[in-house]
Amino acid sequence: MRLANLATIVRGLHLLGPTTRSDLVRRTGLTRSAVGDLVAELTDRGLVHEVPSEPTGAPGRPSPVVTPRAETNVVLGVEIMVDTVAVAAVGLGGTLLRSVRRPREHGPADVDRTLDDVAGLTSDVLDSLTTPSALFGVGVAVPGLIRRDGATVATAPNLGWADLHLVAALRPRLASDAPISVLNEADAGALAESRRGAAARRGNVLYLSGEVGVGGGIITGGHQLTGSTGFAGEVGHLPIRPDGDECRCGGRGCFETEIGEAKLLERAGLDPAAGAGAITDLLERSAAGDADAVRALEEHGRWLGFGLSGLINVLDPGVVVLGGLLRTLHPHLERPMLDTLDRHVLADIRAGTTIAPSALGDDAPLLGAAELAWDRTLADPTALPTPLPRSA
Amino acid sequence: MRLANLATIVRGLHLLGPTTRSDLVRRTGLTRSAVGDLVAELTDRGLVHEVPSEPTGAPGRPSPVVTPRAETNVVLGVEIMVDTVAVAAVGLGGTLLRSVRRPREHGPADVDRTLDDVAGLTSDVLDSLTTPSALFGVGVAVPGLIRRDGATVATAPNLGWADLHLVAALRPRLASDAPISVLNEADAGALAESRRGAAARRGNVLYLSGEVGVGGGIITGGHQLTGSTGFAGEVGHLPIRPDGDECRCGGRGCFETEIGEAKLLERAGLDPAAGAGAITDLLERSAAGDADAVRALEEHGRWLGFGLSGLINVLDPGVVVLGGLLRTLHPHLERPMLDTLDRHVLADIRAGTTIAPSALGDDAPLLGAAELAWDRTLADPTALPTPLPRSA
DNA sequence: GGGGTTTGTGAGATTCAACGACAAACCTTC
DNA sequence: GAAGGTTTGTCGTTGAATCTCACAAACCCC
Repeated sequence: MRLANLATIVRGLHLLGPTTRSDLVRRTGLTRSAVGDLVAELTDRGLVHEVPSEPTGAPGRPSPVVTPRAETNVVLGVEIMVDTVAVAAVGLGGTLLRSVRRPREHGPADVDRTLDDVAGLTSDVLDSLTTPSALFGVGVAVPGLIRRDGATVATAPNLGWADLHLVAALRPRLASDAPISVLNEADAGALAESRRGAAARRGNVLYLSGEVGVGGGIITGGHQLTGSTGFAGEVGHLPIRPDGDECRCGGRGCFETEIGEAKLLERAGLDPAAGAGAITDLLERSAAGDADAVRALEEHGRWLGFGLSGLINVLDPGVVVLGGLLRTLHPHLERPMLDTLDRHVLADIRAGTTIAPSALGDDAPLLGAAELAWDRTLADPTALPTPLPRSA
Repeated sequence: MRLANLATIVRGLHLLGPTTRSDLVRRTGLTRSAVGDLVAELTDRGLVHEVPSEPTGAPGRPSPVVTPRAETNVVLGVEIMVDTVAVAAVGLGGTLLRSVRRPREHGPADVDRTLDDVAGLTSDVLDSLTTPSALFGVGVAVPGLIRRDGATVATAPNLGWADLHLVAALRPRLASDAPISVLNEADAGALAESRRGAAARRGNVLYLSGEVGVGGGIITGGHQLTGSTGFAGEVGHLPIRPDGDECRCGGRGCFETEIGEAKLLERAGLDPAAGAGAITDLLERSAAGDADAVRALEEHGRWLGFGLSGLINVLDPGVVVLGGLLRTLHPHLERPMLDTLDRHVLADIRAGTTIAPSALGDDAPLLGAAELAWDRTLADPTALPTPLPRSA
């Protein structure tokens, strides 16, 4: 009971920012005494502090603003991508304190080498924190299928990983007992965007991440949709074209084969394996009026709309956030995409749906990993943090 | 606090059946004293009674079996379909006490006439109950889009209804203050199957209802997926064939146009509008070895698998329950459907997914409506029932 | 019939939030 | 500038609800 009340207060502060004590009373429905008591405990624990409120002009005794202590209470977000590895320290309340991203070599990745890199980055990030802090958890976003345990990577095709207990592999390198949890990269993106990004405060969100493959993160009713085995959200393998290209999943005409980077390049008559640079080039040519480029983007947008239509009819997400490559492409795909949506999405559902590019950009999955790391504390603020590991 | 504990006990009894008091202690984590107190309150309220346990052969004092009182605590489930109207009385614990189904005329339905029929059936059902009972709620399943309020029908194309406040329209005819809630017919099917049918005790379920259209009910993480406006689950309008037939939704190549009743008849070279009788005929011909019939069912099964593949990759439902017409067709479609799933569903997800025909049959939506009606009491067992309305 | 085991019961302890009265801190007004 | 009004924090008390612990009850087996 007390625990639940502590949790709602901390959760509210983390998600909605500093709040006056009297607002907390209104928001929680508790009495002033109860809130006072709970805030006192949180202050003792060092999670929050109270600062005098700005003069507001309203009558009555001013209420102090309960503020999360971001600098001394941190989690780590880790993002392991095909091209880069990134680590961020995020304070309570969602403040990004520090973040580092480092490119790495392509192709099937050596697990040990990658995790050593991660460990190096975490030390860098933690060492650069000026205030002595407590570490509440670590979240790791990986482009692959993560089991429900939040610890094991079932498969990560783009990394060449399979059946890897990532938590067990990472723990010894972090020199910390902080809880580590793993999630899918698109799920992380969805989480971040739904808390602080383009879908802030929305309980139903579909996040589409167009990187090498196409991943999806789904939030319904305020909760991440994990599915029975933890693999839900594989929108990249929604079949939408019976006579389409073969997909690496073994199927044919998957969403991913139609709206992936390679297909866009192919549509423009370019080398499908040319990579991100060629995309930039393509966009410039389109802006310059190149007919092939314009037509390729037009067609790409229609296919994006076609696949999205089904997802929207099934999930009724309210907000669709386009991340990764799709965020870059968004302005160029928007018109044909929306036209197709108007045709295929049921009118009643279409009316309640907006499509927005990611607001957090390339850092969305990284910040989402950090948000996941916060979740344990938000559910139980009495869970103790671990002391900050310091190298040497 | 006490309320929450009462609720978990009642919910457990409703979903899992009669339970000994000592099992309740284990399940809830409360102490024997607390459980004793709570059970006493439920007994006072007439919701449960304790019966001596059967001699079990185990040592120790026998624990009485806490049993929900089905006969004296009831809800009504109502199902409004295109061809029929049905009403059922369901007791606490899920016991079906009485049910009536009555055919009605096809086509755009007169709202008043239909609701008068419903009222007539409810009186019949209630009057036939032998024990004086208390009514805890009414649930109504409708084939259409129901708003989040659980009261308004946004559109029900097959009934010709739009923007109808069904609760307001129904209340005066029921002569009762019992809370009325409305839900989509496929959502009702999913609810029923996930509680007592082919997906019992599963938290992730996709229910597919193939009637005139194709509807979907989705349960994820133990909760019904409603979506931001309440319209989620419209799997019938998942586009899967860019060059497919036009759909009445305005799109093209929707799941529904490929696996609906009409398309199956068309595939067999029959009149698409011939109706259910023609389907029976088709199945007989297929059993007799008619090549056209066999091929039509084969193709139909592949399309069912194609569309399902996407839904499974996105939702990872664990169990897919086929209801309505698809339940009848299931044995004939199974092989081509599964073959297609094996090709298009990611192996890791495929391994955790089973496809089953509805266990509750045509009554699934009806029983699901009753389950929805129970939900309020399961969440708050202190909510008072209304006296049973008796005609004359 | 006695010992062992499991369960229900009842009295006191404990934990927290609700309540009510009062003091503190701000505003407005005369 | 002092008085009155308003809102808020604090403190002691009350009350609800569960937990603890000891004991009695009801079964088994030997």
